Amino acid sequence: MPELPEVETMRRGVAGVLGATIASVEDGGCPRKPIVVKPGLARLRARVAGARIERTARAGKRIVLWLDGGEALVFEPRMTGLLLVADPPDQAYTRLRLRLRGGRARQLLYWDRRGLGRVLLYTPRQYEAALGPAALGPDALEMTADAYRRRLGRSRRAVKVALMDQRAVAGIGNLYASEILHAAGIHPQRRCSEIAAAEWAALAAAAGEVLEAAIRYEGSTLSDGTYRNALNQQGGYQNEHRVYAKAGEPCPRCARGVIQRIVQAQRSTYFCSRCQRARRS
DNA sequence: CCCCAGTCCTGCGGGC
DNA sequence: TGCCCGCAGGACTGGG
Repeated sequence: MPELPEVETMRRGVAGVLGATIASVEDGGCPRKPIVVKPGLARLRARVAGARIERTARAGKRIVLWLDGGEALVFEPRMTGLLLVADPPDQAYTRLRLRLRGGRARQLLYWDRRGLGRVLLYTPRQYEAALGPAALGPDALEMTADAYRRRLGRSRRAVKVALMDQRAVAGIGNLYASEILHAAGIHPQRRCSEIAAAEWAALAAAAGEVLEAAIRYEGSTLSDGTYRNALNQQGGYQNEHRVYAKAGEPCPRCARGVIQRIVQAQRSTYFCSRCQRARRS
């Protein structure tokens, strides 16, 4: 669920860690099965204790803390992970706690209810292999119409599935893929190779508008209430969704279509069959 | 190259 | 009321 807007909101929300020194790394106390921590909690602790956080970044759906030793501490929230500087929604799922000194923030928590997320410490070389340009496409906020056409235009895959391919473009997940295609007026099952240049332009514009609006609203907190910003506050973009999880409702774009739900690559896709046509007319 | 099913995990809501 | 089952979907893997 955390996609580009939610992860970017988390990154901005933890700006108080900048310049801080990591005083300690502790297990969060979650009694469940431990999350994946590489290269293991003990080694990670030994390598980051005393390091200074010089820069925060976002790599697609991951948050990166660049340390003064050149290493990258990467948080990968996957489905239910959160990065918090405030107290968590439920203390029971705090997986990792960093105590900080010398910055504005005094702690940084990694919280994860389902525990599918991971925390990784990379050397620059490891970072390049895992999150460099060969592994991760350009950020969705940087993509132009030409970039979409060049990177996706020869593929025969369905455009919605291709949009979620992080090697093609980084940051778009299931929820925003449906919202972007609806805003662009493109049917999710269209093959990339059959999409015209003007439609790639519409897609690029729609992606920028949807993702930037979602960032302004600080992301989408769905009905399960899991997603929170770094201060444990809900996002607001769920109230702006046009199609996601709205099967059977009238289309807010054309007012006459009805939102459909289909499954693509084992994930729910929502679209309006009237204003997102299966073939260009 | 692409597709599909399965895996990791927990909580929730629908159906009976 | 309570139980079971399916669903949620990010990243990855193995088989075709």
